[in-house]
Amino acid sequence: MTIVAVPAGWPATEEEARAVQDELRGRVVLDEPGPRPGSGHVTGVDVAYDDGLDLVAAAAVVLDAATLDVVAQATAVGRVSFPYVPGLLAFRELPTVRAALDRLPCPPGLVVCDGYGLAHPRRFGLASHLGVLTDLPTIGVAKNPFTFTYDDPEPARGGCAPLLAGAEEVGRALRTRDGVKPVFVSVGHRVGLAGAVAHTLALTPRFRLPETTRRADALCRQALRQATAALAGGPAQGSTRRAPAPDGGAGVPAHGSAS
DNA sequence: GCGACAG
DNA sequence: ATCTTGTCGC
Repeated sequence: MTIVAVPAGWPATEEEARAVQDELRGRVVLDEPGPRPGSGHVTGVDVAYDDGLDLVAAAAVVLDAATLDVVAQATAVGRVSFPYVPGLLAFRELPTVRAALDRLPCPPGLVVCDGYGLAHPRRFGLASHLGVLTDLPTIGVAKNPFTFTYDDPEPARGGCAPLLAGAEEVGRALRTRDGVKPVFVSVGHRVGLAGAVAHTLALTPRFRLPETTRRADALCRQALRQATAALAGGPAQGSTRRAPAPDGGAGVPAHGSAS
């Protein structure tokens, strides 16, 4: 198992990281409507951490946007590249997430991130950051309102209300299931807010969180378990090499896995 | 000045 | 994010 290296020149301090955000945010594209919901690919990305071993595992899971069937998936394991600081999440997750995306055998289409895009103190959350680095269309779907405010949406699925930074709408609080706490949707890159909301609803036929996020969450946790096990018992003799794993924990699921 | 704060 | 038992419900 290879461990993703932190890129050369990656910010080491909060000041440097904020400067990078201020420099890159001008490259965010906000005037494209984005992919049509229900067509092409939709890819979920997520990460899981092992603080003790300083590891982060990332997963990218590609779904068919029409059927929500898994089309492909990939994982990557890296060193944690930045401490957790609210507003600087991207610097902690992006190198490993990008590695997982690079390992996909097909184009990701729209990328759905676990967190924020424009809804960010400097309007450059991890979904926007990932979008600028890859030029892929991205959105952010977060579980918490962060520092933003909102009025409670109507209780039925589809109910939504502006997510506000003062008087500025930076996203939407969107009810994805009847009577459950809303999720917080914001634009990342090359997608409009209406499209981001429509995609989120298309991805939540059964649960509060998008299928993309749920699949990526399950896969990155599995990859982390595998990585911690390998680091604990595997390399005790240096570079013990075993027979190639059936799939290395990544790749396309078995043929005919569709229901 | 102090607290809150995506994951 | 992550630590964690039982518990309620489909």
